[in-house]
Amino acid sequence: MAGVKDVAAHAGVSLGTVSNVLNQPHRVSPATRRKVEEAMVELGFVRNEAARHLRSGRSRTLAYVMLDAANPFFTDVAAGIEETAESGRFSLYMCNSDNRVDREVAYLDHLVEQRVQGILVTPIDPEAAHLAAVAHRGTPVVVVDRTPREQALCSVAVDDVLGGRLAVEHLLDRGHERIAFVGGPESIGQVRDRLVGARGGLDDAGAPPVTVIATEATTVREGRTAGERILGLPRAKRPTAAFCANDLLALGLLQQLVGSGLAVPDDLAIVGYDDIYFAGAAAVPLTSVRQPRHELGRRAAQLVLDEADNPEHSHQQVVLLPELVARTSTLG
Amino acid sequence: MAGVKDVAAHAGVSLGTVSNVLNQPHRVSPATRRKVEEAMVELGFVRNEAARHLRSGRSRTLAYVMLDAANPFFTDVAAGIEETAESGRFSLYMCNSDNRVDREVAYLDHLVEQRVQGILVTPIDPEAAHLAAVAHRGTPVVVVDRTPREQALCSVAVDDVLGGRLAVEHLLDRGHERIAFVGGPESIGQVRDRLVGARGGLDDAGAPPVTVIATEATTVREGRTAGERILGLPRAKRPTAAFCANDLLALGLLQQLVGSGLAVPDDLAIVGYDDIYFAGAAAVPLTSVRQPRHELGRRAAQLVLDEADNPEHSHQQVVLLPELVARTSTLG
DNA sequence: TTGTATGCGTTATCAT
DNA sequence: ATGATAACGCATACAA
Repeated sequence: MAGVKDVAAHAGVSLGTVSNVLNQPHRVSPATRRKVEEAMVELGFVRNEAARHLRSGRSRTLAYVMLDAANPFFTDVAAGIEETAESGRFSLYMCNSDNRVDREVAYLDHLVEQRVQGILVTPIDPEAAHLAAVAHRGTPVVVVDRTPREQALCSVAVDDVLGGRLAVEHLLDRGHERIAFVGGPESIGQVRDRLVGARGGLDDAGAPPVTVIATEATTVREGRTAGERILGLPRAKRPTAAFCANDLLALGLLQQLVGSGLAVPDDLAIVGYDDIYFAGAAAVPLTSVRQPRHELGRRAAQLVLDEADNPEHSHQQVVLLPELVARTSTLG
Repeated sequence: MAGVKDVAAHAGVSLGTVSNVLNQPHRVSPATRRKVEEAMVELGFVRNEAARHLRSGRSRTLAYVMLDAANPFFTDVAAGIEETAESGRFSLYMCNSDNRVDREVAYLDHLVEQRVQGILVTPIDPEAAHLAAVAHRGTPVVVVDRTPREQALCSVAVDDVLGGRLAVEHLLDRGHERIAFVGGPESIGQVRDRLVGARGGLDDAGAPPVTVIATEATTVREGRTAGERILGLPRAKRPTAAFCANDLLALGLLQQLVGSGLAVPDDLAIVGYDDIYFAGAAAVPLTSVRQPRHELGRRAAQLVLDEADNPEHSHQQVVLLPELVARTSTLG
């Protein structure tokens, strides 16, 4: 494969001139420039990024290691990252850890060795030592959609406690009193926080506590199962509204109810969480708590870039606010 | 940032020994090895991939440039690619062109310069000259989910004509006669092919031709609009079934119908295309034509790897077969 | 088993 | 305006 040397030979100039055509075009006479450019085309010359990178130290690449590429939430966050990246003339590589620690570690290692300019990551465990290790090995990292407790890392997340509160307050406003919380396991910080917020909201309003319908994961399938369990409750004890820990659960629940002939929201109102695209596209459009996904991505990218080239950079934990989007599933 | 040289100095050995610890550990005495390894940890040494790559010519990275990261179809294809990549100890970078030609070109350039081992791409236009240019500049490319007409490129796609035929044959089996096709614009090859297949199926069965409800894009929103238009038709002319060019359209159509109080499939049966996850998760689970998404990704990755290290490699256009998944939206 | 020297392709500095 | 040369960090062949 042709390099600058070959191009130089082919064009009958020196290696340095070819380099100048590439990097300082104005310092080369139009005539020789043309000669060189022709030679490049003829030989199919391609700059070797590895070599130029070797000289200049850093690349113009950011990477986002995401938890689950199939979850639209994360692809939306990625779109936000890309907005910022693109305006700074950076490329973004997305890597999918798919909820597997070994892959998360493998990707982080690979990226650190590749000397990308910065890494954004939604980790499986925000406390994991290997996250801090990345920063320690010299690559800026920002944790996205999670808040590490004690680590000296930048992070951007959304206030899940507030989100839970918004959900139940909306349901209380609509006149509901018997409210279920569908979600689990509580080992997931976000599920826990949303439940805490929900309880707080009910508490403050002097309303009865939530019925927790515990799930084993936050998936559509588990949402269906939760629906079966709700349908199995005696009518008098059955909740009139359900707040689901995310939209996948809510969609599963909705499917189960509609399939059983119940009406949403008349028989059961539903609030989801995340406001993924398919929440608004559901047969009964879902009310949902929206996280500012693009903003999440944009802020995270800004932080990682700042960390990369601002010597004054100090780590910060940004917390953004969610908002409730009311749709048919609670409004009728 | 520490390099092999620093590690060598710190450990009191030579540079070559450090390199051996990294690449030929067995050729180093356990004692010195330990010393060196300790030094590496102390200094936070990280291999410089750019430098080692510069020597060895190629990297262990594949990349997938996808049309739309927010469409679950493509993330599923990516998962298939990753399966193959992982078993070959490759990393996969995903890039999102987001339907923009400038970004597609920018990413391809970046990847070629980076000398990735191979590029998979679902292009905006499979005939675009810049695709062939990538191959010409020395990086193996495989086109995914599209079939370039005349280009000497590998590709893996699914038979869309057959898919269209399967859809209408299923509807005919269920006793439908007045069938609508929802989709557009026909400038999209896949939309065209699916319509061709549908027409062929009806023709062969001697059934009346499809009513085409043309859309401006294959989105949920356009699906809703199509629903309005179907509802606007006089009852007698209204189709009893609709075949949608993809699931997003189908979901939009379903939403519009349910919102208007019509029953699916009793008032209108629906068949979608792609069988994305949310098709099965819809309130009325959607019948859909499934493309072997993982297989699509796996085969494409195999082809690109073959092209990369098999000198005997010859380009091939693989065509996989779709299958119909029947669910409630046509079965009641 | 360990150390030394050379080159990978590029860019930047200097001299011409 | 152009050409020569050193250096980036590492891996390898070879010498010790």
